[in-house]
Amino acid sequence: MPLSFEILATDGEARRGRLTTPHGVVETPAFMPVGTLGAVKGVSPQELEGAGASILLSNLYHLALRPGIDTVERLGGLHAFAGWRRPILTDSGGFQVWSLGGLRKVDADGVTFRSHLDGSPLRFTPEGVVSFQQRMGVDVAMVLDECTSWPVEREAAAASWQRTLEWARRAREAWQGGEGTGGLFGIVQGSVYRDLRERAAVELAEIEFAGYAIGGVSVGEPLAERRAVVEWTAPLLPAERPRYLMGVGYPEDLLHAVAHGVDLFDCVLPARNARHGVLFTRQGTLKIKNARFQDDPLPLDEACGCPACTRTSRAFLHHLFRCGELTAPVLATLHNLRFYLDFMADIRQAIELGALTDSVTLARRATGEPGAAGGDPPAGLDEGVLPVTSDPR
RNA sequence: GGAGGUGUGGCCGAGUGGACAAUGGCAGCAGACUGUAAAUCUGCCGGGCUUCGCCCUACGGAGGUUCGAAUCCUCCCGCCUCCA
Repeated sequence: MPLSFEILATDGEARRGRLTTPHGVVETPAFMPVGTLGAVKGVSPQELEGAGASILLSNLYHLALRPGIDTVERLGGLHAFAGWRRPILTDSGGFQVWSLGGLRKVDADGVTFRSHLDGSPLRFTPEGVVSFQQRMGVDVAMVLDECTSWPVEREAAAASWQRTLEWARRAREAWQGGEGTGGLFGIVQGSVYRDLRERAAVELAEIEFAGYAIGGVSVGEPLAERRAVVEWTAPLLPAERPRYLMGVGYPEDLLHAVAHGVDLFDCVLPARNARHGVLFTRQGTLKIKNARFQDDPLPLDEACGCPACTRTSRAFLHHLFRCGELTAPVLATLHNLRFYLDFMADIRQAIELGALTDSVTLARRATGEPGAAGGDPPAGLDEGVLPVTSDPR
């Protein structure tokens, strides 16, 4: 398969890898910013590169509705269309099976969506989804899966997995290999049931994919369940292929998953939270719209090199948000993505040094615990910060 | 000078006898967000308390009618429009 993955170093279960794709190299563990419609909301491709993104995630369902696969293909593929020169991974629409739960019908052969835009029908089959993604010329395509909701009865989860597995076989069958074609990833489901997850991982591993993803998490399950799913599943996926934890998550989640052998991540959180005024820093999250930042002269994060941090203050970001300026979510998004991407770079370095598992600094930084950056925390920071430490149950 | 209209909580603006501490929106104060139907959504938003309830103060001001008034009457004040 013209997608190669090599492991450069390990540290416990953690892997420092390199994924080579038709559009370039992705150093792993890596975080993929989410650009559902071809762009991260509010950010230009150049800016995204500047923040350090090496691979962009986009979404087949959304692009198929607008502008349509034909259009993307006619305009030279997704890279040319979107002006993004580095690798692209597209999600298959499997997540929309869950997130648009009221607008689709799943049958043995595929999924029929009713467009969330105008109600028109859109039919996805395992083969069709592979074809759509190949026509757009993406580097990594995802198989069509059924992202199970949570909670779900064990029987339903098992039946759903049977279907997703069958779809995976069909998708693999439909995949057209060759030069410059990128690769196809399979997706494990099985909800929060250990034996289902383990069986699913083993069954999926029997099919040769360019990479293997853990799906079906971040759908409302408690933190402990999500962690457990990663711990059960990741070790059973082929060690020589990249492992991708879909839709996760908070920095703490990423660190945990890397420590259990996961290589790739994507999540809307840094971008969405940025638009909503919640900023990640080495000292915890800042709800920059809160009144207490109106006179705060410090940068968002003194150790950050993003456009906002290098030139402006918390007070300025607060002001921009308060005034509804477009620049506010733009700068905030660049900052949060930079934070995530820097965090991943530090994780990679820690693995190379064999220092991941006992890196107190990284752990603190993941949770936003004061002291992570080595200095005294600036005034006016959240104390508890990341909600991941408390089980929402 | 004459005629008509209007004055409501920080702002705009509903309400025209009881279900009104008073619809909405904005502003303000917080919270949520995990393979993006999200520049979204939720809560609070006169004061106090023993806060699934009670008390106080409030719909320009003063007085009155009424069991009961933001709502009706009288006078006063401010603003708007038209006619002189």
